[in-house]
Amino acid sequence: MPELPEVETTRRGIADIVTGARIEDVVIRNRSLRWPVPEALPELLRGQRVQKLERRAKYLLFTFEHGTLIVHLGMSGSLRVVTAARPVEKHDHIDLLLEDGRILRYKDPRRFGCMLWQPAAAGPHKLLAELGPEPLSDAFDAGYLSEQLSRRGSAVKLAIMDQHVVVGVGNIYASEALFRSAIHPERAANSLKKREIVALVVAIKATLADAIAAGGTTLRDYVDSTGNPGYFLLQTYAYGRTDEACRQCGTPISEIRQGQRATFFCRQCQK
DNA sequence: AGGAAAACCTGCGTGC
DNA sequence: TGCACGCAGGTTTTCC
Repeated sequence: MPELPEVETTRRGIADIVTGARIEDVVIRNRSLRWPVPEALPELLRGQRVQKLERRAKYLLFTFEHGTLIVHLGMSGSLRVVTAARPVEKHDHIDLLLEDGRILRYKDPRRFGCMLWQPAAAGPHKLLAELGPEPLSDAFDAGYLSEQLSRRGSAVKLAIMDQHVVVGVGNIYASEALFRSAIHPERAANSLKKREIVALVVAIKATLADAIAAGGTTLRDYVDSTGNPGYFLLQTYAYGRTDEACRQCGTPISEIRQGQRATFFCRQCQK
């Protein structure tokens, strides 16, 4: 389920329960995610307390005294707090058993996600080392994006989805942010005018912030189980609306393919 | 070195 | 009903 807003929604949904909690045990039913889940995870985490739960890009970082548990939800992953009575379902690959009897349960049908361990002594993980700035941080501004885009001839949609440029902009929000800033997704990144880049930065921040706010309205569901919150509540302007009327001008929304991913836009509003 | 495509998986909807 | 096909919110790896 994840783009950045979904990951942040997950983090907020479980943070209060997980932070400060002691891990009683870890149950691994299937190790084969994106990379193998460390076999030693139960021994590594048993008896240890989660000091804090943070998000970097689309990664969730569980900090322990002796290292960090790095979790990515891939395309189809979810992380929920459930009671011990809840039956294990298909694709429930990993359980973190908490001291209060509840369980932090990782489900991922497609297994594109990962759960890795990075010892504190080893420094930051390689996966996190080369990521671009957080889109909602001050570091992501027009000056920075201008510099990044100027060196790229690829389509602007591909550029803003590149995690070296800025993290957390996935396929849905890339189309949405380009719609909001009235920029055609196939424009060469280095062809954008300064005012367009300013608009794009504002649009990316607003789109993600709105999505997080929308996700927040259903956060409770994570705790009590049931349902996949947030995501589907979002009203999109472009994404998934092929041939439907543009909400601004009525022109049918176009669908094209860029880098083997679907792109949606209004050929009238976006130039 | 930059950019495009393949690769990793399962599930679901569509069309024959 | 069954089956083949294409597509899905990601990102690393491989191949020009």
